[in-house]
Amino acid sequence: MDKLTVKQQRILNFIEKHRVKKTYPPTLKEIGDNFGITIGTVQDHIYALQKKGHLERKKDIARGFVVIKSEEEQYFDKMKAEADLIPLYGNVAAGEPIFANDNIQGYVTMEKSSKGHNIHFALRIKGNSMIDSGIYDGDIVIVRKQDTAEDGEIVIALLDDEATVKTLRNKNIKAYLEASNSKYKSIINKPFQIIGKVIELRREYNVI
Amino acid sequence: MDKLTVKQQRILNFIEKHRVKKTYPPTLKEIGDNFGITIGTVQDHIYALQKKGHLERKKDIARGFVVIKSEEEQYFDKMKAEADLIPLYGNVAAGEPIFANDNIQGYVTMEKSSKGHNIHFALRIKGNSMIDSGIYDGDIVIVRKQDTAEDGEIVIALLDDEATVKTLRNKNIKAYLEASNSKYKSIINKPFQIIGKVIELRREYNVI
DNA sequence: TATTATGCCATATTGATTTATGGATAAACT
DNA sequence: AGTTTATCCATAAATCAATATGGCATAATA
Repeated sequence: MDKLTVKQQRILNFIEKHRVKKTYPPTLKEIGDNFGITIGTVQDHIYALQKKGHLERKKDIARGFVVIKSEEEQYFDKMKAEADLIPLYGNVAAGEPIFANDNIQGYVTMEKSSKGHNIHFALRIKGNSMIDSGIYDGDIVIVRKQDTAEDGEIVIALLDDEATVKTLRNKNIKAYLEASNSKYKSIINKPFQIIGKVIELRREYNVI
Repeated sequence: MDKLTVKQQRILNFIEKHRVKKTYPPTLKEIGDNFGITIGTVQDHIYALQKKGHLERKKDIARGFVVIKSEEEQYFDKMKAEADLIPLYGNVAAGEPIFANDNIQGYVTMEKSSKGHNIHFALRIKGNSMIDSGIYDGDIVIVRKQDTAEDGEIVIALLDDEATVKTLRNKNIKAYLEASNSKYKSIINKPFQIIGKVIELRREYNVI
């Protein structure tokens, strides 16, 4: 990967930008037109870019340019491609469906969800019942959908038709939900259903 | 955007995948070869895709396909494109440079950093001095580089050549750093330098 | 000083790619 | 029953685009 001259770099940038914006790379003529030079001259530049290892070319193939990226760029591209956008749901009142489309407040980027899609979602926390576990009112939790969990894990549970965040207590004969705030009582005698398990917490500080 | 037949959808997918993987769209012949059909047949399919509004075509232009995406897809693409990867630094011992390349533990995706690049970074928290503010050992904070901050904001400060997380107290004549844990003393009489301000907190729960 | 790299032009040829036409069949729809 | 739609085929013409060649000038390099 030898260093490029200003002109060569400009031409390389043009090819890549053209590709991204128009969805296909330019022809030699289009490159020439853009820079006010002839096809022959473009050939020279393309040849230089190839020799320096910044560009690949498919022989006899129209627009057959392949811009070579550095390892770092490739790594970044890969990470971005693997990043998922998961929906952020607002906390709902009792009885309302959680996963309703009009309850989506936005989307949150999340690193590679090794497993399939539609498994994760984000939820904005309301209330202080988990404050002793460092989860505050207004925080966002990222949840992996599952209907079981281990003792001590923080789960989203459906209780009286309302979604709540609690620590699961599974040790004894009977599982129950524990609030992480001494002012709140643990819930023992109500039936509940586990919706998912909290795998990440996010808190946004108001940027002034 | 009429519904597509199975065949039409397959051809549209082929065009898009070809474009992404090879960096340029296929020709009519290449499409035909892939599906074992002739150019004439491909013309028919392309025509149908255009009529149904899923594909645009540049006249007389080799590989001039533009796959039309739904508004949702466009929104997702845009968000992904705007997402930044910022470096995650480990906490360093006194005297060592924080922003050293070999102190990068990984990268974290972050939503649109409205302002330019290189302004944000992430830092893994060590210790419990901020526990009363809900920041725990092992948490990751996302920091915006800046050398001043307001009273009450959580900052990364350089103190005795070591980076620490503290709440800035700016009210009085003299600014000082406050630990959010009653077991720790606030730091009043030492000189410090603000590196940046915490704008987001992330905590990953160990996924079993 | 000879050589190499850069940057430019012009032109002809070959090959790739699109476009245009016409025809055929089966299924779905009016 | 007639019409449209979805699939297919074959072939020729037009033109787009890549390739091949040769030549010129300047600056950097061996």
